[in-house]
Amino acid sequence: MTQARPMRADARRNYERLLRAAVEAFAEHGEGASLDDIAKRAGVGSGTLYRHFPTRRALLEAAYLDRIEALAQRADAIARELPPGEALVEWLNELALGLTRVRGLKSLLGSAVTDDGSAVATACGSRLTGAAERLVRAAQAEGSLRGDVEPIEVLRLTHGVATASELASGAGTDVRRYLSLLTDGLRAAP
Amino acid sequence: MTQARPMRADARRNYERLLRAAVEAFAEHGEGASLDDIAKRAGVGSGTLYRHFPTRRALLEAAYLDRIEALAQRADAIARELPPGEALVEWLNELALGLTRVRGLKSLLGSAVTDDGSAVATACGSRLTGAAERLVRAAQAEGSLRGDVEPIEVLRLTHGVATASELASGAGTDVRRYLSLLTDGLRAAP
DNA sequence: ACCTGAACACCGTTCAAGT
DNA sequence: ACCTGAACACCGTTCAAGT
Repeated sequence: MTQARPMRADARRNYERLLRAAVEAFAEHGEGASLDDIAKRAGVGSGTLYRHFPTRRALLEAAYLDRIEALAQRADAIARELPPGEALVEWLNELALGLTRVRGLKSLLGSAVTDDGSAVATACGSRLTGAAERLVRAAQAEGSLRGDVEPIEVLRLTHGVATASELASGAGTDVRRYLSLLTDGLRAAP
Repeated sequence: MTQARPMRADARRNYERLLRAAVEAFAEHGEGASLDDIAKRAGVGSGTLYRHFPTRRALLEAAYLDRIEALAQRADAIARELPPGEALVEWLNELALGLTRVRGLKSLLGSAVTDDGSAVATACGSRLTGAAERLVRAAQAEGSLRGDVEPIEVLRLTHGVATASELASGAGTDVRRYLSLLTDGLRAAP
């Protein structure tokens, strides 16, 4: 997965500058931030950006890798602290909050749980679906979650809940409330 | 609300040409369709498009007005046929299906139920919120819907459900299923 | 091997000139 | 009063030239 040969020193430096600039720009302007502006912030030519990150999504994914990783690890931590049903709900809450707070993160999850033709199994996508898989299966085994929902569906619905609460002004307060409606529905028998 | 003086004949003709071209273009390319292309299709200068529709949203709204109207009327028709709780669920199903099938319609509803600073009460927005208002209140009076949800919240959540099911390949089949999870949650006591 | 930045194509928006 | 289309600003993407 990692490149065979290490990067040349200047390439590595540009790569990291681009990543830092991207994190800043995405935070300021959302996932639509100007790529040209990101290259300028990083002090590199626009061609260099394309060399390292051939698509916007590749850059977005690289910029948010650590956040995704942290969310996945939270799943495991929570699973050790709470019984399965509560663990799932708690993790979904943290996930949904993250999706509304960190601009661009929601669209990243979106493309990770899409199954259109492309269906590029992104690194961050498989990390999150893996985490969801464990929590969902455990809750189903315990009987606190209906058995006919797939982990990826739970992620899609959480994405939807985050979208819905973004439409309200105080997105932070509504997300818990909207998510509880979803989890109430998920608990019910099919 | 309607203009004081009637439009000049050529203006009226251009207006309608633009509208037809917009319906076509939005259907083909989604809400992001090129405005310049729409003007070209209609055979008018780009400035004329801006004269009639100062923003993309204005054009989008005008293009979908009849669809919105039809959805609102369906709400009343269903309300006469079914008991309140079932009527709400049935209408939300038709709404969600419309949101996934008609490209651009979802974003239109989205801006109608957003309460950010702008909060322009669009014509189509108030039409849909009015319809939702009646169905929601009736279901709550009957006791088949929890009393602490607002009509606009139900619309936001339906928007979210449509978003979630768009992430699945066969959006049409998933939307009923995802919506039923939501309505299960909405039935539960608070 | 990698970087730079000019060049190209495309889009939204404005506005002077025309009828 | 309304229309046209050139002009401008901006953005993504490619690629020849440079180190």
